[in-house]
Amino acid sequence: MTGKTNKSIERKQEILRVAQKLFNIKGFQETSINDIMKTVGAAKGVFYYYFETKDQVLDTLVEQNINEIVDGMVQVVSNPDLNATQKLKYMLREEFRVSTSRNDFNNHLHNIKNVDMHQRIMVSMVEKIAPIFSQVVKQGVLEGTFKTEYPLEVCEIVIAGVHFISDLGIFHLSREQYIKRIKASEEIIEKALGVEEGSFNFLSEMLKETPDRIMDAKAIKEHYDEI
Amino acid sequence: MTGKTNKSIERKQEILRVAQKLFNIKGFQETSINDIMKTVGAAKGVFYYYFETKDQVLDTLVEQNINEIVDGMVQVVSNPDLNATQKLKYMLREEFRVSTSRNDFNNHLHNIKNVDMHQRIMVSMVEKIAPIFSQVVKQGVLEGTFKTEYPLEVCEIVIAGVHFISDLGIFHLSREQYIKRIKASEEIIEKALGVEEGSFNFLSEMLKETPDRIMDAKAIKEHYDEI
Amino acid sequence: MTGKTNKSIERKQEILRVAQKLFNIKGFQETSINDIMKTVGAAKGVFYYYFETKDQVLDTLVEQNINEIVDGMVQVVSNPDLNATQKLKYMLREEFRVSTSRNDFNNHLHNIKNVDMHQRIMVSMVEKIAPIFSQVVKQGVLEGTFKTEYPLEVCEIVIAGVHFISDLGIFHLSREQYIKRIKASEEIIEKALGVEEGSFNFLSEMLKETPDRIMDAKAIKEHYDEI
Amino acid sequence: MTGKTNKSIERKQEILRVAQKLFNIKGFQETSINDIMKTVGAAKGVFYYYFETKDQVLDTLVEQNINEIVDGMVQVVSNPDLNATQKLKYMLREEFRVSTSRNDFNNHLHNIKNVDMHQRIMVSMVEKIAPIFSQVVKQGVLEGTFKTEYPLEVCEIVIAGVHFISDLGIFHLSREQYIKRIKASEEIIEKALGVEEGSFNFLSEMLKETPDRIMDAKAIKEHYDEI
DNA sequence: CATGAATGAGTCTTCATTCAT
DNA sequence: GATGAATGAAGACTCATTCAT
Repeated sequence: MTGKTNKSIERKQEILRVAQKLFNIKGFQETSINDIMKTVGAAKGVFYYYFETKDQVLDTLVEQNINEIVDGMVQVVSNPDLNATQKLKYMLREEFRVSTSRNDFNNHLHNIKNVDMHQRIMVSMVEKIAPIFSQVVKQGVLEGTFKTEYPLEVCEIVIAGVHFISDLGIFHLSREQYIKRIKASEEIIEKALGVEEGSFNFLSEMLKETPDRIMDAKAIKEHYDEI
Repeated sequence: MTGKTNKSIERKQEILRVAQKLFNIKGFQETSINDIMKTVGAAKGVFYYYFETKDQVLDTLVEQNINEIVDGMVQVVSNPDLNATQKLKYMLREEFRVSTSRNDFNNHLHNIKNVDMHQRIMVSMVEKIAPIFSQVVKQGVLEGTFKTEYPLEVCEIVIAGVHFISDLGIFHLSREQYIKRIKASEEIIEKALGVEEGSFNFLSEMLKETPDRIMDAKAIKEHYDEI
Repeated sequence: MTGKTNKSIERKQEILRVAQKLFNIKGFQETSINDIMKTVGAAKGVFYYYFETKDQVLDTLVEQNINEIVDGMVQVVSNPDLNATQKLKYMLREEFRVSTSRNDFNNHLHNIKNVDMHQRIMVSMVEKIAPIFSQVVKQGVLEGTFKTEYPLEVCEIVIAGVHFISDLGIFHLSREQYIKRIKASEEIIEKALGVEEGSFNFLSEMLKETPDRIMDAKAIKEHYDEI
Repeated sequence: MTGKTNKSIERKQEILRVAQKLFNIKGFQETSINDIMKTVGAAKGVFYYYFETKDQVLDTLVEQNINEIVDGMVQVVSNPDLNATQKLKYMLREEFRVSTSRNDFNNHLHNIKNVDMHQRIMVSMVEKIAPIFSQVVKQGVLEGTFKTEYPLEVCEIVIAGVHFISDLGIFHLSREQYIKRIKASEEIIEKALGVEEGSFNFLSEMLKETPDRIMDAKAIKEHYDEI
């Protein structure tokens, strides 16, 4: 009775993996537990051994996704050798990386059908990620590099706005539109923090390394339509 | 003769009214057509005489809500006697008014359960309201009062961010938290447009006239729990 | 009170016309009275002024269709100047003509979805057309040109068999298959009546004048799929 | 382990049994899944555990019925020791036996209301049974006992015609009428194959052993009316 | 730990028919 | 004669969840 066997944990992860995949493809509401367990290849009852409700799967999934981001960030934030700007740049880079990778076919968390999951992630972003960012912003204010009266709330607004707007599961953007939105994001971040224009243009720089298939909503849509 | 009787139009509006109310209380998914028509006090078939699907009701509702806002704005925007700042102030004031009135009990469009409607409204906001704002912003840029390289995209981000963050159906905020978020919104708007600090503080001023029951998420929640 | 106005009869015929058209395209079950009256361009209530039930329309339609064939035949049958072979040839020719015209796009009575109507026509065929044919066959037996012990029953079987088999609404035949089935029909008719081989080959001769679009099930199917 | 439990298979068969019974009594369209499952004595959901749609039940039923006939026939057909006439006689006898047994109360597949099932069986007959018959006919042609230019098509027509005409679910025949139609069938089969008159009179011979309750439509009708 | 059969309330939707105006 | 709004029973189908084995 060590609590959970290895096999047991794997089983649970397998269910989560399959659930996430199906939620992305068909949406949460449209995915039945039957669908999940058939894909997993186990009996329906197994599901209820690992989870209590279908909703719990969604919660777990969202939490896992958020934690992945959070975990990476806290390390940076707690590093005493970095100044605010350095930390922020690292964090934004990281988030952007995760964000775009999410648009990738095999991990496309933001399908348009998937309103439920989407909203929960947005909420988690605001509630869990924004405070981390605001901590760094506060540090920057103290260091004299950033300037804002409402660090937390500004982070919340910017994070919510930027994420919603650049979600290729919601908006079917062309590459050009997408780039423009990212550049506007840079502009807003710079202005919100009161830093020099162009300081955060590394985001749009990163886009250049991003393959089309991740950034072009049409390509993504067509991919899913094929399935 | 005119195609639709007065009585008929009223009936349709009555259904819409009831539907909106129930969607707010129970959420879209959780509201059945049965629920709606029982409340209306008519046979289920009547629903399908006026609408083709449950989804159509949602669409109509969202459209009506957005149009209400749009209609008010276009008049202001097309007024040649106003400068960009004047227009923007008017529009923000108006939007804020509609927005908070929406939080009112009898017209509480943004219940947390109501993910579907919520998301559609957010999308409509970005797609329909942002372009109107950006038009005014462009005017301001020409007039030399505003400064931004991406008028449309900046409007999109700010609108999305501010709306999401200040939605009392999603976040259960205390009065203080709410005020802070509104103030941060002001800060961001000012910075995004490159205007002087404090130029748009009329928003938080308006809050002072807003009764608690609309602004305090706890009060709202308790109200619904009573039902 | 002359019973029925001219306008009234026209109205009724219009409804029947539209009903037949829609039954052919969508099938009887799938066509609602709403569909019919919307196409007619009159209020739903009008329908019930002219018919008592939806079923009555089907009955009327089948009867009209059968009567059209019957009327043409009785004239020939009662003509004392013709011998049995002459009569039969004429009748077959006529029936074949009506039959193929039915496969035509605008009068395609035998859509595959239209099981109900189809069966009723088959039954009517056996009950109303077979007796007429058998009368002629009996004449032929007396004249010594035909030979069979069960004139009525043989007519019933042949009519049922030939019609079912050559119904392009049921079977999706290629032109070749269709021709073969018609030729086999000739063979059976000749044998059943005990006449010389080739005596009734005029049926397949008639095919040569029939355009593909009527005879090729694929063309017909594609036509309907476009709608 | 084997995929399906014994009990599970039984359940499925039970549903099929009940469905067939109800379809016969009330017709396919008029039988609801509720009806079926209430009779089975299980929850509605059980139905959908075993079948995907109501239509699938019909398909399964038709297939089962046809296969029963086909299975018996292929054995005879593939027997190299029998000549065509022997095979044909055996097959006809067999089919007649199944056909009349179907008219029996407990297995009355052809109720007049049951247009859908009826048509599907007719189509299956033509598509699955006719080819088997035609194979034997071809053998007979080679052996010099039969004579026809279109073996397959002739089989199709005769099968369709004879079945339709002798279906007591469609036509309410008296015993005399029924016998006449069977005798006419014999005549047509003999003529179609070009064999000596009287060669296939064993069919009407078989009738003599058939009890009235199966052959007399009135008796059958009365039986159902009692229910 | 696993199975998979069973549950049954609940969903949206359809439509022939009626009837007051 | 005509209108078209209203009826409401009935239909097929879904699915999260339970539980005996």
